[in-house]
Amino acid sequence: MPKQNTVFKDAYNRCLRLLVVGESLPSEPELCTLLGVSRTTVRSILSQMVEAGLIEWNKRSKAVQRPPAKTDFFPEHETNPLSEVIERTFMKRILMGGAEPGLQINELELAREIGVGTTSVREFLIRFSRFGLIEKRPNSHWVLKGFTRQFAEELIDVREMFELKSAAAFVNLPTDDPAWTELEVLRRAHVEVLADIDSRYLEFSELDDRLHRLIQQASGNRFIVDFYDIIAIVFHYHYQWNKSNARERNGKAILEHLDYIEALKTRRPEAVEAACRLHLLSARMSLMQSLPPAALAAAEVVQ
Amino acid sequence: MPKQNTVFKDAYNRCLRLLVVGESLPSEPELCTLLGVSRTTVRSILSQMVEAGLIEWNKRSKAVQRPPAKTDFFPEHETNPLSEVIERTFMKRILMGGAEPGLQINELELAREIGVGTTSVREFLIRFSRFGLIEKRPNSHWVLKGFTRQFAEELIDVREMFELKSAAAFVNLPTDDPAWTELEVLRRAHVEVLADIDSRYLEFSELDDRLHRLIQQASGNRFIVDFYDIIAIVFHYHYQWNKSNARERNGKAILEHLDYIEALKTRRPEAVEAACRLHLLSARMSLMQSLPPAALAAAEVVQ
DNA sequence: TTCATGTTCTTTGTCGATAATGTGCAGGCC
DNA sequence: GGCCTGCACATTATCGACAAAGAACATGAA
Repeated sequence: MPKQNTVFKDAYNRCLRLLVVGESLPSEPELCTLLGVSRTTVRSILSQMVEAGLIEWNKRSKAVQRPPAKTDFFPEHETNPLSEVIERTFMKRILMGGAEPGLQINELELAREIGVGTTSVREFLIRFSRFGLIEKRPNSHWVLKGFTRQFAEELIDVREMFELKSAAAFVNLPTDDPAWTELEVLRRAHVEVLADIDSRYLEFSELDDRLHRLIQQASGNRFIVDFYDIIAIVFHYHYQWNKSNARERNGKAILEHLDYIEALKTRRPEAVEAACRLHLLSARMSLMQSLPPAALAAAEVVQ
Repeated sequence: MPKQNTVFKDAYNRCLRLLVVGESLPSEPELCTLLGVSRTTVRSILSQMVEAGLIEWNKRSKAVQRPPAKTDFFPEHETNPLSEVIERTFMKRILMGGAEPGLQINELELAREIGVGTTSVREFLIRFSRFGLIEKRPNSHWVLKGFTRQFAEELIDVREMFELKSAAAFVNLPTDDPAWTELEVLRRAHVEVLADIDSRYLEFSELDDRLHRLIQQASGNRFIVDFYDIIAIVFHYHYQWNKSNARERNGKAILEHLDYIEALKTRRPEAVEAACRLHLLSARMSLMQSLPPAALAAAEVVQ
């Protein structure tokens, strides 16, 4: 099978939600922007909908015949791009189960295990290698460097450098920069989640991602912005399988974020730096605490 | 053609230089370490040498029959790994000839132009994307962001952050760390090249690379060390096609390096920071001066 | 004129196949 | 016992093929 038609299936599912009986679907180009796909894909969707009896399609008219049933939707797992499937499987393996540093990773085995071709796995590994967790031995296997305390420390050290720089740049943004509006939007979102923290603490991850990305962007430096991808993916997967103390941890972090945001709004560099350092230190602590203790890490160094 | 046999050809050429008439080649495992390839490849080389009448091979004895002639060597271009060929062609195109930001890059066209399969090009682009010069539009083409002044500035900003951090870490290395020995070796190499600067100024690139890598390594941070790859590749290709003022530029830089090295040897943080800043500033200047003027860069922003 | 559709063509993402290269094991020489 | 060779096997690097997705252009309706 050459290409998965996940783009088609996902867009089809989203298009189903646009159906309103009695009305007509918008024009093809309009559907393109709405669904974020090309016209070719839109037309495939329309054809498929005709076959399913969902619409009647004649040139400009695309009259909706019946509301979509549950069975009209493609199962969700069929809509995930292959690259994401591979990423998830892989991350699960190395951040969860026994993945010790020095482990050899072989493309063929991984491919067989996930049930995809070697090319896809290979390309994933190349893309993933920029995160510093694996390394290639040319003409041979990949080596896992491991998500160790050492790794976490190196990651966080750079993060701190970059975030401090970005935060300092943030206060110098012109007053009419959209970032200020977005910052206020984010502040409110924080307040809302905080008000109902017991049931909504899991939403913190998303707020965290948005706030930090907004700040990194102020640096105007692509390397700083791109580096945040590494942090994001590591934190994302790590905490996804490591939910101990999540409620307290997130509650505390939201308060820190609010302080941080307030500090940014004062535009006083010292206040910003203080709030930033405080929050970063606490993020460092909670990541380090959730990792296996140093004794193990020491043993790893030997290999 | 599945795999190029560049590994074989390159190792064969290098092995030819080991031939001494009347003697026997060392054991297979020994040749492996000598040539840096597997035993399978070594055995292919030996077989080929037998066919060429260069040696007689019987179990442990590999008696050399005649010295290698020029015609025994594979032409050099056949020994370049495919990935390097692609890299060179690509860099030539984007750092030299009219490669404006926003340019669409398509895999198929590149592949045809270089005369390789799309997979190889694709993998190269994925690897290369970490340098921040190109960006992928999924299911569609790549976009060239361009080697602009903006790019150079972002690159150098991060470089300065990292180098200052690394240099600071360097002075704290234990006295018996091998880096100190290597630093001395490098110092002497600098002095030697300087003594004959008029004819050897081109050797500066290599010294530069070695010195800065040595320093970055002191940071003990893989992200800092890895980042140097970006700097190295950009400087490497850029100055390779931009040799104006190379003699003066390099002469000046060598003097700065020597100051920098001396400062490191004093282990005085302030001295190191001063020398480091001085050198980085001058590196920044010369890179920026060799780029097209800001007027052009401004026009690029519009697109 | 402007925008939507019909049609055709190009390019991407993924696979399987295959030579090059690497790796492991059994037996043999010192 | 320790290293070397012979041999069989596993994995990687690369290609070509092909369906999915995108892009270009001519034609036609408002």
